[in-house]
Amino acid sequence: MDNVFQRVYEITARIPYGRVTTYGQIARLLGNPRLSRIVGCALNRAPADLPCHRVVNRLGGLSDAFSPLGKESQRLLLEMEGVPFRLDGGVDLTACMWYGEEE
DNA sequence: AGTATGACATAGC
DNA sequence: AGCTATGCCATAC
Repeated sequence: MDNVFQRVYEITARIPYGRVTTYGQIARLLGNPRLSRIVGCALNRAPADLPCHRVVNRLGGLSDAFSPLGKESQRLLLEMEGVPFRLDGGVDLTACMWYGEEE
């Protein structure tokens, strides 16, 4: 499918282990920086096998409606992958921000 | 076919 | 410095 959703899934699936990215960044990779909301909507309907826990907002904070598990689970998942967290509970984007294809 | 909504982002107050 | 309001594009109803 050429749907934007599918595109989002592809990009999200390409996020390296122990790395995170933002909705805006993904949207930028899609070609339209304004698609940030679409990215969120896509992840909302994303399949369970999608590592959506590696996607955070530009503040590095997790979404309020990440999944039924809650953002706390997401935080644990990221910590488990070696992603450093800040004191405010946000991800240290300065160290783990994924800027696109760098595999 | 039109309206409403959204896991964001940016600007203004 | 923190909160409110608006923009923006695609999907769902």
